[in-house]
Amino acid sequence: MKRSNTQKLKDALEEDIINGRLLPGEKLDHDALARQYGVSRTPIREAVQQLVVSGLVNVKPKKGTFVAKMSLDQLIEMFEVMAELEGMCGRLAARRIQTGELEALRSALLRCEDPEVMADPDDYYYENEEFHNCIYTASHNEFLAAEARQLKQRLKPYRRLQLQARNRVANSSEEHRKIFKAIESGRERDAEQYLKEHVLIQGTRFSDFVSQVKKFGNSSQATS
Amino acid sequence: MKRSNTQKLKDALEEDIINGRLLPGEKLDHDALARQYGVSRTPIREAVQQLVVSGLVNVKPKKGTFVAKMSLDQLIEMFEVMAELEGMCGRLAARRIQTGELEALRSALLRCEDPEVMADPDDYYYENEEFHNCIYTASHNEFLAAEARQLKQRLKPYRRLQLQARNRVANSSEEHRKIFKAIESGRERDAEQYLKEHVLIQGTRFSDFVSQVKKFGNSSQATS
DNA sequence: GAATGATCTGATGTATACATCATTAGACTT
DNA sequence: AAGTCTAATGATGTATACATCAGATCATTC
Repeated sequence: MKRSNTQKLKDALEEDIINGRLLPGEKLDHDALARQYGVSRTPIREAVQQLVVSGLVNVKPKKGTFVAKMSLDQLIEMFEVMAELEGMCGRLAARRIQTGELEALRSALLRCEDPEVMADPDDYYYENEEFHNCIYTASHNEFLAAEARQLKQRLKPYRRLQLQARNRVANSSEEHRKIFKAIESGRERDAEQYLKEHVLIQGTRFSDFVSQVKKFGNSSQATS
Repeated sequence: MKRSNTQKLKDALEEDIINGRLLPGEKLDHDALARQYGVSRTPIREAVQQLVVSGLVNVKPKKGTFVAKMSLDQLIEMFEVMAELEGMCGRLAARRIQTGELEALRSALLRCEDPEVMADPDDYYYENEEFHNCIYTASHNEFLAAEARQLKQRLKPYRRLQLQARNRVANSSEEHRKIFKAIESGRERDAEQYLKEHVLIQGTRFSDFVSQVKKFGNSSQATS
């Protein structure tokens, strides 16, 4: 598949935002980017506009375009929705999961529980994603899975901030086991509930973290 | 607020798609549109690309861009998610609604129950939207409300097809009353459940309708 | 008559020049 | 010195010309 510069730029910028190379609030200067990537303003414009639509970037008219900076309130709202979507995936998965998918999920679970994996945050992060991806697949609702993935992306720039939460890995792993058991035995409500809590705990820890940070004078404002 | 041609075009095309002036599967010819609106290809391109991102339009490389045509399966998936989001709004509204908001909701309910309104599908359609908008507001989660509205938009081109369902208005109105009572008395679970069902009934009727239509040889295919 | 390949066409992508608008900086007036 | 008008700047939006690429068409060859 041949991809245009516009698409490559969009992906590159998205990557940069998600992985924190571009921080929330940072300015995206069209001319500078054009020079940097050796293209004209046109593809830059188009890439940026697409990011605006998907919510990673926003525009202050006549001021410039900036990496979206969410207020704490907005983040909490987003986590609330994320929890619902994940819960829904779990509920559907508990109802619809097929044998092969269940085995894939079990295997992902075991990898999350591997002491070596748990010791390395990056590894755990990756395997954790795998576990959740298995659930998305097992929900047999591609649209839902896509929405969940997209929202997760939008939250990623902020989740980086709280990776180091104390005991989080061990707790998370326990939660995974409960979720797995619920799905395995087809308990839809439990699967939904455990997954919701799993996400909300992250959200809560996260907002604790942010509000702590805020006290230390980072007067970051929302950009609506 | 001064809006660019690109934005106006985006809105115009969106409108045309949502209101059925452009039908799913129809081609969007850049040059033709440029001539039609008396602008160059640039703003057309940008508007169309934004619609692609938001899912109303999709591109077949080197074939052209077309109004998104969803398969029945995709539509069912989307209704499933819509139901969940609406249910969530209801649950949160039952928990968080404030006095003024409750009165607004009551008033919207009464307008939906007005025989004159119920007699006219367009009026009912409008008041129905108002009722649901009140619930969105009362959920006090702007992000959720925005997602719900956006998904509703994406489904609109297809919902037009089933406006005429028998007794739908009367049933819908009854459902509204149940939903209202649940929210009024703070029964979160009931509000959620009733709203989910309210949406799913539409989805079900809708897919009944579509599968009927399909039998008559409209071999419309999904465009992934 | 089928396969191969050259050309044509339509769709797309990109660069660049120019137009517009708002904010800012500065000069001029009072 | 304050206020106001104006020119400069920077960000953005638009038109247009050109470049590219894939698929369709057509012709040539075997």
